[in-house]
Amino acid sequence: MNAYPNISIVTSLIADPTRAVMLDALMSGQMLPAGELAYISGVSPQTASSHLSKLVKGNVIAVEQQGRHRYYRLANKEVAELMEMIAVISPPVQVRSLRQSQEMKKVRHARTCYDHLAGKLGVALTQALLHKGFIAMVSETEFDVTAEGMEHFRLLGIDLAAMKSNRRIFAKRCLDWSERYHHIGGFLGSVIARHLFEIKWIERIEGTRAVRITEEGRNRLQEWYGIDVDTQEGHDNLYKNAHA
Amino acid sequence: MNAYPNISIVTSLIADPTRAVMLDALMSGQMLPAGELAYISGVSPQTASSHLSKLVKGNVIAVEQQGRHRYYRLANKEVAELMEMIAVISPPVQVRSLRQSQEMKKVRHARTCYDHLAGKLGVALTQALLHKGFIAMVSETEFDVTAEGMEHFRLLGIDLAAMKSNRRIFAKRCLDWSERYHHIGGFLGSVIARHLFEIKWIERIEGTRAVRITEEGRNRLQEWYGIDVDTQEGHDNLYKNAHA
DNA sequence: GGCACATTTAAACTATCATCGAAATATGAA
DNA sequence: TTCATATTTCGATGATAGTTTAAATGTGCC
Repeated sequence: MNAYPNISIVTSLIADPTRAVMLDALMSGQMLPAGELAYISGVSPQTASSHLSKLVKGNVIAVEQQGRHRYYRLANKEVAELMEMIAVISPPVQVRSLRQSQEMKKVRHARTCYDHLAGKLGVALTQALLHKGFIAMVSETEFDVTAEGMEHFRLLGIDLAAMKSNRRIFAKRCLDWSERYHHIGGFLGSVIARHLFEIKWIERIEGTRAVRITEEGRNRLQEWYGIDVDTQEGHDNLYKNAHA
Repeated sequence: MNAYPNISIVTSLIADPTRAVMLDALMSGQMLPAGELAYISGVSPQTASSHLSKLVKGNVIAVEQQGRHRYYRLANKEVAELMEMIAVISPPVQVRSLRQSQEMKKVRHARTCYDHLAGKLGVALTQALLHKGFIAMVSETEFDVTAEGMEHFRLLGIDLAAMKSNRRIFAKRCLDWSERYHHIGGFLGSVIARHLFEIKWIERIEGTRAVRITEEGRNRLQEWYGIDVDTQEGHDNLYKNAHA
């Protein structure tokens, strides 16, 4: 009857709430051991193991063994893109506890989206780069780095010219599910995020996709981009200038 | 624990095999009544009704009542894009019957993907347009219509200049799950598909996403693009020139 | 080797959900 | 109004799949 690929296999794997939490955690781009994934998703190690083996068999995640630990990660970039896409058309979670509400705020504030930045920070940074003319909207799906932008990123410590000598810099416009604006994805997004971790403007918050903006990062974001960051992650009204 | 949107709601809706078949049928872009969707998915009207109400509540599909019929369609373009994306990373269905195998071949041969063409036909047409220089690959995610292309489409009866007087023609590169090549999506893809139905080069096969290439279409595709189509839908080795 | 830790496998329990029969509602036709 | 068709609602059934307890495997450390 059905000539379509086995959609049900992949979707039913993602559909389970416990597995969704696990995949969410892996969306940070990190590799996590089975035990930690069990803790994060709030199930026993046995249950987690059962879920993980199903996800591996379904090619949604991949394993790498290191000693007695088994580290899990998303199988490929397509899975991450799929997760983000689903998030865009999904209803928000209903908040049940204060703890959860704070968790939520942190994630909406700043997070990684597989290998690039998202949340208020990701969007604000994108808006600032656009406003200052360092990147430009070239189409419905892409940004482009301008000549000034190339110079700007060089000053920041990212030598794009050296990285992709001939090929064009690829900067995808990635729709942000929490902000409903676009942020920078693709190659450029990945490079920026990695660099900001390196120069310690941001750092990971353990066990989630949320990232914390350091004191250094807060000062530099104000200085370079005029972005007002309240370092308290739970705060709502950030980036007053950025959206102007 | 989880600050992510309710991914599980939408995915579990798509995950059910029966609902997946229904959504697949709606991917043709047509509106279908509940009874027909029940027939296509091979369940009783009661069961179908139950599924459809869930899909509506979950904002995956929408209803429009006309007399005693209730016509269902996909809720929006995002859902169609999501379905295609899932198809790309999903394993192919295992063929159980000759009937299913033929169905499969038809769909792989030529089908609509929400509002544009896909399958061997969609890919071959795209390749031909590229080869003749009517469209160009401008980035990892987009095609662009060349000056010659504008003239070509005008001759074919599609006056792109009149449609989008100032704005750029948007042609997304859409990855084809059956061919593993890109075909033309976005605005251009939609316009082309609609026009080919209008001038009767192609016509719908009832109850599926598959489309049939008419005798007229076969001749014209050969004449305009050098595409060799065997009108027998089940045939495998088509488009000898197109992939050259 | 012996012990601790990380993870998986097996078996039993339980709950959710798709499915169908029966009956109800609603629309159109005669 | 009466009948036929299209669809939905209700109630009962049955299968699938997540969960847990218990036991097994595998890896590092002393």
